[in-house]
Amino acid sequence: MAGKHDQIAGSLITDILSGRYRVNERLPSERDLAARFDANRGAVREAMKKLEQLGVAEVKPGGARVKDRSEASVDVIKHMLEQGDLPDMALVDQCLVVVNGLMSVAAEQTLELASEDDIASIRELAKKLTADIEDEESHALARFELMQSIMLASNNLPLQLIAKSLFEQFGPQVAVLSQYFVTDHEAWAIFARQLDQAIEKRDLPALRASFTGISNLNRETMMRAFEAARSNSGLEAQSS
Amino acid sequence: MAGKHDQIAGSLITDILSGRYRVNERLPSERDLAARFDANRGAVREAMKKLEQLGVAEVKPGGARVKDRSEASVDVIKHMLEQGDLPDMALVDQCLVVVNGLMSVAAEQTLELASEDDIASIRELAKKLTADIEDEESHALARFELMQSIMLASNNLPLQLIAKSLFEQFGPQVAVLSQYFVTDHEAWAIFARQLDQAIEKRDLPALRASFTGISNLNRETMMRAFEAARSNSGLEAQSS
DNA sequence: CCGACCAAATTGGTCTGACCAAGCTGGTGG
DNA sequence: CCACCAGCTTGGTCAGACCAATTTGGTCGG
Repeated sequence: MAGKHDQIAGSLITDILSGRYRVNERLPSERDLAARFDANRGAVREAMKKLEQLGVAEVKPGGARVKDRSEASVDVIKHMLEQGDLPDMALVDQCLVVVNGLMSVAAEQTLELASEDDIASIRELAKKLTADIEDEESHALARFELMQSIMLASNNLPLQLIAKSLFEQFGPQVAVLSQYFVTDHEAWAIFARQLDQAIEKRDLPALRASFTGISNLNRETMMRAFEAARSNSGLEAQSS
Repeated sequence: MAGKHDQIAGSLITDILSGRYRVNERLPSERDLAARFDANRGAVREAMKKLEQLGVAEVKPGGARVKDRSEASVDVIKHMLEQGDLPDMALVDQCLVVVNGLMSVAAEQTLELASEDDIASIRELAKKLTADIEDEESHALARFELMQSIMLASNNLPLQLIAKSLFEQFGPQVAVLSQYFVTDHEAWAIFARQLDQAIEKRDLPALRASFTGISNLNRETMMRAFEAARSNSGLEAQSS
């Protein structure tokens, strides 16, 4: 199904990320890899192009060499999370910290220079979360819409691209835990109200405080979901 | 010098970013492009691979189509800034807002879970900036080292990768303005002291306040450099 | 014994030309 | 006017070849 070059790239990325190649080590020649994967050199070449774009390897005449993690592109995170059956909890938590931080920055920007209409629409969405929502799915949707509208209103393209990119990287990986999520709607209602009032009064510290609260809420929810998933998979392992 | 596929990719990216192709428009076939650029189809293919990774085009059987800006990867920003002789000031400002926000998040994380040694070393670097530094270059280096050490101490890989990536994208573009930078050392000293004290007292609001100040300082410095560069290039244009 | 130096093997970069299967196009028949 | 099918276009892959730059290994001189 997936293109052959994608298979090759995926395999190489897995090998590199799992440390099968040391940093600065030369990885096999294109001809060699072509033989191993029973593919044409062109396909291998495209795979190498992807590794290069990902920033995990540097390919130049004489040979391709593995680069350090710190030199990689943001997109490696997706591949890092794909290692193992359960995503790395610490890494997911770090992603959460970043997106929540970006969200806060977006809100500050919005407060600073967004139109009254945008702000009114955001407050509308925030107010929705102050009400009691029984349906879990509706609540999730309301949260998403609120965050989405704040992002859009920020009018900051780099911010939007980064947040979207990061979200799309750990989002799918975290989706497998969706059954274990238990959201504290009451706590959300408190912070949503705080957020609404902070926007109304143009109160920057209060705005930040509300996002700090939301961030911790998200992180705790994620943490609990992880523990639930882990104990569950542990049970399954025992019963098998 | 640059590989042929890079030339092709660069040309296509410029065309797409400048709007010569509408969103969702099919761009020329690989064979067509190969003929236009007097290159082999393999080279064109690698260029398309780059466009795909950049998120500016989606290539699939039947033809490659232009994607919307909002679908792009973070790395497009570099190419956006490369359009025109002077970088887009608004975009650079947005980048500054984001990196400063990320820096603040990093500092919060550092405060939360970094070792005493790391924190002591950061405070050391902050104290350097409270002293009077005449040499402009030394001051810039001190600022860089402070930011760098905060980033490292945050122990947050996604955060580090994003900040590094973003910095490397707009950094080179603003480097051409370096001659126009005038840094307010005294203002920096104030915020550096505030930062140091905030770290000492583990005072989160004060920490954020100091970064807000630093952020505004950076933005204003950049703004002034832009205006200086613009008026200067305007004079040159007149005299030519 | 060691370092400088040179030639051969290796490697990435590019090219030509070809085949296949999945989309796209246009014409045809209902 | 619409549904449908054939033919054409397009991306995906493959094979084999040449060039230039790098790497490598051996040789020679100190």
